[in-house]
Amino acid sequence: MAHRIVNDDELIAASLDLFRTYGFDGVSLKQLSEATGLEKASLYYRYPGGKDEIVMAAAEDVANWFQKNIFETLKGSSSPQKRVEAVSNRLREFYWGGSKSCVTDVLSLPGGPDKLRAGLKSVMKVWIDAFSQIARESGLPPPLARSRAEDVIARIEGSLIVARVPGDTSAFERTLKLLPELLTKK
Amino acid sequence: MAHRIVNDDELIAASLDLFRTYGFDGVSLKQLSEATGLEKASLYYRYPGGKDEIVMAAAEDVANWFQKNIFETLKGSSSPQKRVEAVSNRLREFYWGGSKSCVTDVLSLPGGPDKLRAGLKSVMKVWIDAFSQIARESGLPPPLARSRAEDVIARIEGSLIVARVPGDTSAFERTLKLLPELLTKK
DNA sequence: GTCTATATTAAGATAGAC
DNA sequence: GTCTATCTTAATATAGAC
Repeated sequence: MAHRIVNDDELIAASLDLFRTYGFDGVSLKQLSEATGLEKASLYYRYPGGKDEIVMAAAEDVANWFQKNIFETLKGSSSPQKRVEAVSNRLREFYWGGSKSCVTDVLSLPGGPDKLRAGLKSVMKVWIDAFSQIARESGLPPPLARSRAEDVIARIEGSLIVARVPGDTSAFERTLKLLPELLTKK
Repeated sequence: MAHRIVNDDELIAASLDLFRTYGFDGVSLKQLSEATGLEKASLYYRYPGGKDEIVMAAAEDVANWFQKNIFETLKGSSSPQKRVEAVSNRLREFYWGGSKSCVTDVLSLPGGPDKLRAGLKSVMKVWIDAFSQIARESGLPPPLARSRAEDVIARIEGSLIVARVPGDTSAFERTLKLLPELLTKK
């Protein structure tokens, strides 16, 4: 094959797309090679740790995306309701309207380095805290704010499973539409 | 190793426990051999189709369990509320109080035979229909009953992810407690 | 019906040419 | 920095003894 030049962003984006679809154990270096256009040896040159290191880079990418698009948006200066609406739209993009599985779900299965699950756990905890915080800002008492945050995230994740298995994205769409109400109203 | 006699029920139960934890791609015949106490060749004797056939048997087991414990219970003669309470308790057992991942989630990833995903899809559709039906019985208008059924199942599945990733089963427990209300009240 | 032993294929990983 | 070629290990799958 002719030499291909692929920058890190493209490489990790293509890898993430594989991992979020097939899970860590479902992705081989051959698939990564075909998806990125780089031979296996070249992948090892860039990521000496192999599949483990590539999946960690992909997971960091997701963590950074959440930081920028979810957590920072929630700290904005507009009304809580407006901020949650913005977050809802970012989530719709991230999950391609429900047609992409949840990374936190698929990559949290055993398989791959322990650091991977530790990272996902950390992202989800921050996510719960962030939703909980905006619910408190909206006047919900702290214990209710927290359980509401957990329930909303559960519903997002679960509706993505409903989207994947029976193949119906309407539950996901309903959840996103209702997000502002669920997080800011008693 | 000395000859082991393992009946089909034990064999499939042990296999299911592996598959629901690690996913299809995460389970090897070596693991199945160790978990069941049978050598690989013996597994092939019983299930000539190998891993594909074993996972299908495990999935059928799950489908039968849902039929008996969820769908039939929902058709009982007590009040809708009582029936949903009973279902809630069966679900708590099936998921070990939230410490076991959702089979529908873990096994619906690509990997394994297409029949596997087709079967899970079918179970989930029947599940949605069954919850939808009991919501209608309780007086909810059909369109609302259906979306409520989908949302409740999404919340169950999602709360199992919250149980697995940050390791907190409280969202799952809340969902089960609330199940009768969510399915029978406007 | 289960075993040991082995064949076959694919995966992860490295060496060395360019 | 990417390639081809190869090594090593592990997975699926089968043959044949008991």
